Amino acid sequence: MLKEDYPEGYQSLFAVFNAIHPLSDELKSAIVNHSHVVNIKRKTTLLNAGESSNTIYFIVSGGARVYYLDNDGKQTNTWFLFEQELLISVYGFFTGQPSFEYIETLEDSVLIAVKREKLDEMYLQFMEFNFIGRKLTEYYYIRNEIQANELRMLSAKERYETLLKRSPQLFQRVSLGHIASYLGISQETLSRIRK
Amino acid sequence: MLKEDYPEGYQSLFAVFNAIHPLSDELKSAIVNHSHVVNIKRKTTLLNAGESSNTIYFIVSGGARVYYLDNDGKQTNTWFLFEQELLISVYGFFTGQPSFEYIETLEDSVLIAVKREKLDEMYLQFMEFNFIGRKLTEYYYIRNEIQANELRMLSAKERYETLLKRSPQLFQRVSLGHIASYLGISQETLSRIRK
DNA sequence: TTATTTTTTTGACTTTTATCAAAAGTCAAA
DNA sequence: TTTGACTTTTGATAAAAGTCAAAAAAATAA
Repeated sequence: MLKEDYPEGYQSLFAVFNAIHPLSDELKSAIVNHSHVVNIKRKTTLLNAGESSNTIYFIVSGGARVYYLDNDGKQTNTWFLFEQELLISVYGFFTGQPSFEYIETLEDSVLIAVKREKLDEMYLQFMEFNFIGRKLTEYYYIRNEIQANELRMLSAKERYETLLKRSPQLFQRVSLGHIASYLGISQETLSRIRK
Repeated sequence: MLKEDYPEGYQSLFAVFNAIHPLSDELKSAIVNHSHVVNIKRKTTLLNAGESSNTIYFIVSGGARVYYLDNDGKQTNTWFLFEQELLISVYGFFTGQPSFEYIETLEDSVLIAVKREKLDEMYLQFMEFNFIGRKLTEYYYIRNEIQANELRMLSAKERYETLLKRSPQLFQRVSLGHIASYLGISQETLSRIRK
């Protein structure tokens, strides 16, 4: 199969995976055969709380947020994810338990979707795929850990400044209300901090 | 090699790994040859902030805590780990960056220590070892995620009640001061909550 | 046992951030 | 260019949890 023959979007996914561990042609084919490309409008819910989270998405273009509802029914964002990133509700996908999180697109998006059972098949058939899976899990784990530590260690103002410095583009793509909830502060407090 | 011939402590480690994916004798031997057993007194520092975190420990017996110092020099515990659990500073070990965390034993402990380069060798030599590594990374990731979400979603009192219900034994082995910092509340507030 | 260190509790006060209510600004479409 | 739906800002007040200082209790060592 020629490079150009893989369906649109897969080059981006293969590039990410290949940078971690070389992908054999067999594995590439298996990935194509065990997944499908989907086009999703913005503000579409991909996962509801209570549902089983059995799909992992690779974002070819666009972006999404992961959030949960707190006791008072208020949304709290835990992740914003964009091109070349993986999109799941970690807890639901890894444990198989019903999700407490929601996933919603922030923009019109092109995603590559893989069902968990297909992914598990590939993990068993291609042991080297576990090398990639392990590295990616470590990568997102670290991101999660950094975020969790910042929520602990830093004041509201410091969290805002850290995020602004690290991800200035985020402020172009996501509303301040969403960012406030991601930073664990009320929208009003964020507004005051920004002055 | 007979089962009984593996050095003391490894049966416990093999049992944990084997429950995830069958371990070949070759892999078992490699693990024994690439690690060593260490006896550590309580309150011993295994890792200091600023150092490179290049060792992963399996706890055969005993326990340890992972903590960092905040701006004011106050210790904040992020993990308590005991028998049959893995002990690392996640950020430092996975990124290779200098650690911002400290690791200290809570009790006299027996640990199996593996250097990162030895671990990486085994990951390359035994691709099925990545299956185990991936699953373990997922498992600790989920624990981290649950903890981070509880810090976000729950009030100080709710966090205390959740921990007390889930890990009552923890309160037998760890001081309230340590637990308060783990829960992200001051010792005084924890004391008031407990009344 | 007694002394010493460490841990836990209590009281008074402060700080940070949330909440509620309302005004102002922005954007897109009719 | 006006309507309507969000989004962001502002002001006043409240709640949650922190800080500081000191006492009390418990654990450990001499």
